[in-house]
Order: sequence, then C-alpha cells, then structure tokens
Amino acid sequence: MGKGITSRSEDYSQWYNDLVIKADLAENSAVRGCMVIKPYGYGIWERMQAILDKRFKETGHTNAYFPLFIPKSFFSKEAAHVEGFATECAVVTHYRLKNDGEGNIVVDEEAKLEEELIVRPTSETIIWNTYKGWVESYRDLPILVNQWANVVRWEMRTRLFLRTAEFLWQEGHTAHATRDEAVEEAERMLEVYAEFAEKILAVPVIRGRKTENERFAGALDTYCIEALMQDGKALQAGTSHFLGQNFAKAFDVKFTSKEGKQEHVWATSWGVSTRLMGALIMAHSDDQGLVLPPKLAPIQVVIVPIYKTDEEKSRIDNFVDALIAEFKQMDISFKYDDRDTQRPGFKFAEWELKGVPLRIAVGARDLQNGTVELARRDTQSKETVAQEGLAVTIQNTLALIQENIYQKALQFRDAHITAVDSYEAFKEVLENKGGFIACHWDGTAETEKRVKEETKATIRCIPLDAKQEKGVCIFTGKPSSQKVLFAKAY
RNA sequence: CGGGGUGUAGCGUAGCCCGGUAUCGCGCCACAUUUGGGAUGUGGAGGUCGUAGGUUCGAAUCCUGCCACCCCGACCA
Repeated sequence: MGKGITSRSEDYSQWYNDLVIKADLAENSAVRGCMVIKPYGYGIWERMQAILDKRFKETGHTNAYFPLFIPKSFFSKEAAHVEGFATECAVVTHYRLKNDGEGNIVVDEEAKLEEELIVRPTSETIIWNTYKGWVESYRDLPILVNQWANVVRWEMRTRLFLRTAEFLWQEGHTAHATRDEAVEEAERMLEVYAEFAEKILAVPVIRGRKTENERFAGALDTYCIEALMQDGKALQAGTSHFLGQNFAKAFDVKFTSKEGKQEHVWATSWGVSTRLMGALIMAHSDDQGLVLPPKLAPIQVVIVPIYKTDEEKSRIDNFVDALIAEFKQMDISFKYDDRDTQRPGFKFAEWELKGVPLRIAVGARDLQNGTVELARRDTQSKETVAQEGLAVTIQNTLALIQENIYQKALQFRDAHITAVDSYEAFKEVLENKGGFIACHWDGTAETEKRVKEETKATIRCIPLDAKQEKGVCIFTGKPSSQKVLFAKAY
C-alpha cells in the first residue's frame, strides 16, 4: 500500500481515483471501462443492498430475475426508449467460437444469430414482454417486482463507480391498474431512496422532477434525487420513473377492469446503482481517505492492540474478548486487528483510509489505567475513555458520528445552493462557486439546451417542494412560475 | 468518433535529443533491532524496455506500421 493519497484541493479527480484504489474499494479491470469491485468495496455495496432490499420488501415488493439478453426486436418496440439507449448498447451477434486451424480462436461466422441480442442496458423491454403473459385481470395487479442485476452501457468515458461500462444495480418494475396508483408508486419509491441516502448514507438529497431533456427514455415523468459532491458538481443518485402506458402499449399488456373493459396497465420503474458508492465516497471523504457513516460501515469499530511482549498481548486479548462479546450482543460490527505483521501506526492509517468510523487502541498502559484510546474518523479526534461502559460509549458515539457526517454534508450542500436572477450572475456562480443554482427558467427544452451548450450546466431537477412564485427566465426573460436547480453534473 | 499525449519490474519513474544491454524511489523476500501515528539497518529477488518489422557490428534510444492506455471534446445512472 502506498503512503497516502492525492490531496482533494490539489486534483479532485486524482484524489477520487487514488482513494477508490488505495482504500481497496475497486480497480480498473482488463476489460475496457469495466471495474473489479474488491472485497472491501463489495462489502459496502452488500450493506447497501441489504438495507434497500429490506425497504423494498417492507413496501410490498418481491425479487425476481430476468434475462441478461434482450432480442433486438423487443428492444426497438418503444421508440423513445430505443433512441435513448441505442448508442450505448453492446450487441451479441454470434454464439460460438472455433479454432481456425492455425491455433487461433476466432468467431465462428456460421454461428450467426438469426436475431441479434442486446446486452440489457436496462430491462424494461424484456420485463414488459414477460408481464404481458402475467396480466389478464385487474385481480393480477399490481405487479411489484424488483431485480438485482448487472447492466451494460457502452459509455465512451468511464470512471470508477460513477460511470462504468458494466454496473450493478437494482431495478424495480411495477404494473398498476390506474394512473394514480402508478404515480403514487413512483413517488413512494423516490422517498425510499431519499430516506436511504439521508439516513443511511448521510448524503442529503434534493427530491425533484427531471425536465423533458433529462427524462428517462420512454418515461412520462422522471423523479430523481440529486446530491452535491465536495467539488461542487451534482450527482444523480437515484431515479424513479412514471412510465404511463408507454410500455404497456408497446408490448400490448392489457387487463380487464372491474367494469369489464380492456385497458392498458400503468407502469413505473426505479433504480439505484453502484454509483451510490461514488456518491458516498465523494460526499464525505477527506485527504486521509474514506469516511463511512456508521449505519453503512461493514466494520464500525476497529480494535488495535499495542504490545511489546506475548504476555502483554494475551492480557489485551482477554480484555478484547470480553469487549467483543458485548459488541455482538449490541449488534456493533467490529474488527480486532491483531495482525503481527504490521505496526500500530500503519494500522491506524490503513483503517482511516478505509473509513472505519471508530478506532480503539488498547495497550499495557490502558490495562493499568482501566482506559482505552478512542479515535473518531469523522472529526479525527482522539480521547482516552474508561473501559467501564465502553460498549455503550461506543454505541452513543456511533450515533453522534452518523449525525455529524450528515450535518456536515447538509451544511455544505445548503451553502452551495445559490439563487440568482440574471444570466451574468448565473455564469459567475457556476464559474467561481459551483453547486446548485436556483433560478427561473421559461420551461422550454430549447432554453435548457442553449444554457447547456454555453455553460455545461443542466437542470438537475425541478424540486418537488419548489415554491410557486412569479418570475422571469434568466436566459429569455419569459415568464416562469417556479425556480429550478441548475448545476454541472457527473 | 475528432484533437492532444504516454507506453521502461507490482506501482511511480530516469535514461531517448547525442545508439554500447537499464537508473532511482515505493512495494516485495530474509535476518536483526523495533512496536502509543504509515519503523530502521543490512542483504536479496524481480525487466520480452507495448508490439511487429527496418537501419546498424550493436537499438529502450533512430525509422515505419500496428496495438493499448490516459487527457480534452461529443455521449451518459
């Protein structure tokens, strides 16, 4: 392991990359644009999965699994959808390799697929083709299904976790008898994501709606949660789409209503991906490495013994054994790092890099005094605390850390929402301060595109809680009824 | 796909202009001393110099083709 990472202020991208690699989260793979998620990074993703999956179940959903491959004809049934994803699809054209007789393994041209298969960039089409066979009556509705899967989007440029050619995610796909019920579902799941981001990841998010330009290909309405990273760029952390009857019509999914009429079903889809890992990393980390919120951290407390002799070590072991018995009872996750191959200072630095919220150091001196040294990752502070009631102290401190990390991110975020009334001020803030810019917009796709061309900022969302007020568009001067949030985004 | 750049040990690099078989740091291995903030010393292992060809007595170095990767743009959860 190297010694430290690039400073955040020096080069944000380099800092991020260094951190991901040195904290053992992930690395670039031999496959262009794809990443290897390493065990420690995957452990964090598993925590996210477990917590989200529980929420999905609590909100009435069940898991299922659909194919990785989508026949091209399915994929092209919904016009806007295919147009939105066409340029980033990986396509399977053959199903076999052969030896060419000269020792080379080549594609067997004779094994050409009758119909090409698309590696799913998202599963709406294959799922709606399947749902067609599941729905006949209103009694078959709603269908509330989620899938944990990988998808492939052949992006030109990739970044670890934020944009990789293959990524892991969950995608919920629901079918409903009424429009209202589907809209309600889309909004409910957005709130599940928002709460997860704020309460678990400690990342404050803005709940909003996408504009037509930024909307999911095939959706009538896209809800989103937008987070702010420490470099002032926005990150879309999750989306929930109201798909209307678009896919039901494309795949002819109809049901007989109570009144005996044939109707198309109403749909939603919603997803979050390993990109949340990127959000987590960029929202809280510092120059020492990752900072994990306790509710998410796979290891909440690391214990480092400090000793010179075997005799000292075994006395420390005894103390630690009793402590971890308490941790188990209290559901505190821990790691006793008693490797004798590394020195204490190295371990301190390593666990800080990996973001473990709390560290206990215990040595002969402590055993004598009935104390331990307790170090917080979020504040980088250390204090000597009593062994008496230590597990409770730790439990309380973990709660404080969770709250502190969130408040810190919230303050930063709120300090980086700037309201402006002119295009000049807009450009000035974008250039010098970054963050979200709240301003009036005339509601046209044309204006949004022009602003994007000139400044690279896009409308991240129309906040759900935007207050209705009269104003004029900063770009065209046309009337507007509410402010929207612009930002440069990942 | 346009514009720029880089390929030398696991990682980061020097050497290239001016041709003579590869430098340094980190990491790795062994031993000793160490252990309350990334230890120190001594010894050691590890290289098709991206790849194919050309020039030459001799190529990491000069020439040509190819490949890969990175950065900037367009695209994007």
